[in-house]
Amino acid sequence: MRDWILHVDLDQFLAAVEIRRRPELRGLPVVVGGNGDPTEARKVVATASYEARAHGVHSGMPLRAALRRCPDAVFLPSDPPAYDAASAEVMAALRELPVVLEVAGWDEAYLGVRTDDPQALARRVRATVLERTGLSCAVGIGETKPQAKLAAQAVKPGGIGCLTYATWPETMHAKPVDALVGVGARTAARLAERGIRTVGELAASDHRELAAVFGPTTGPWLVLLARGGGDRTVASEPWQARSRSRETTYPQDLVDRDELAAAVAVLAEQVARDVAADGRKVVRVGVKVRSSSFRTRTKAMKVQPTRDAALIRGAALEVLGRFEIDRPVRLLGVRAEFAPGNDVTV
DNA sequence: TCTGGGGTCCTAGGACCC
DNA sequence: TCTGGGGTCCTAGGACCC
Repeated sequence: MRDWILHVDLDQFLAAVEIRRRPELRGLPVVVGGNGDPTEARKVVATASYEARAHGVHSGMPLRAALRRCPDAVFLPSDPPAYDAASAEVMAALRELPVVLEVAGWDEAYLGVRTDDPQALARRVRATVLERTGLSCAVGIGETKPQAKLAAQAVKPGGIGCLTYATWPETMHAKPVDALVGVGARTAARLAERGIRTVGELAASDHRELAAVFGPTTGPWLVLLARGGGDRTVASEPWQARSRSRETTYPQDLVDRDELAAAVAVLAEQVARDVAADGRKVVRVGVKVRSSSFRTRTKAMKVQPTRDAALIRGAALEVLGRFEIDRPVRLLGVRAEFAPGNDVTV
């Protein structure tokens, strides 16, 4: 018997949930995002079905662009409560299996398992999720979380893949560094400046040199990641959020100070409601301002632990007052941070 | 096509104290 | 009269993920 990590990755999750409740959509290009109106400005695609992706539609793309690329697509509004519920169904199905479950998002989970036959267990995971929820997923098998996640990604949609320390070099070394989860475009560019372009080159790098460039934690972590290492703990304890936030990109830029203050007050009230629902106390309140030029600034202040809506709103307005606003504002955000540790009260 | 929303974690610099 | 360092707290920004 050996320990393995399985990564469960639901296929086109939001679109799949919509198709499940409206089976007549099966086989059609479906695009989920915004209010479901593809002509709406400043809204983007949350998820596209595979049929829509075939037309070049992908997450993060403006809805208007998606409409241009795929005029025949069915555009649906995003429905977070429905995705919460569907996700809970999937996680409940997974909990029935002999696994330790760590929820990693609406459409992702890690399973800690001890077995001689991880392939058989992976097949059982797929079958159970499909049978209980009607939803399809890919399953990746690995010795670390990054291995399991990459294994799942490689076989989407719907497959079962395996990646281990033994198969890592042949599978990963020739790939570009941004194939690693945690290495994005910026880090890839900084690595390229140093002649490091592939996972194999990063794996062979000196962690001390990278520490000097990327910092004492990030530098060595990048090398570890390139060697197939990484987190291998699967925690079943419920996740304690570090923060709650609300932000809005407005259909038209805001310019007037009173208008900005009113908008921040609305966001702060929403955050306060979320915080109250969590039963937690806030120790820091922050505000985000994105100008029409897309420059984004944040400011925050420490507060005495509170869950009082008026105090949270007051703090947000005080922080807003510290911004020099010299351009129209396209986005405002309010964020509340919780005290570290378990401060949950009734 | 001008570029969403909700998160996490890390880094760096200044203040302040010993 | 000038000069150290270390440690911690606070803040702003950035990178990344789904």
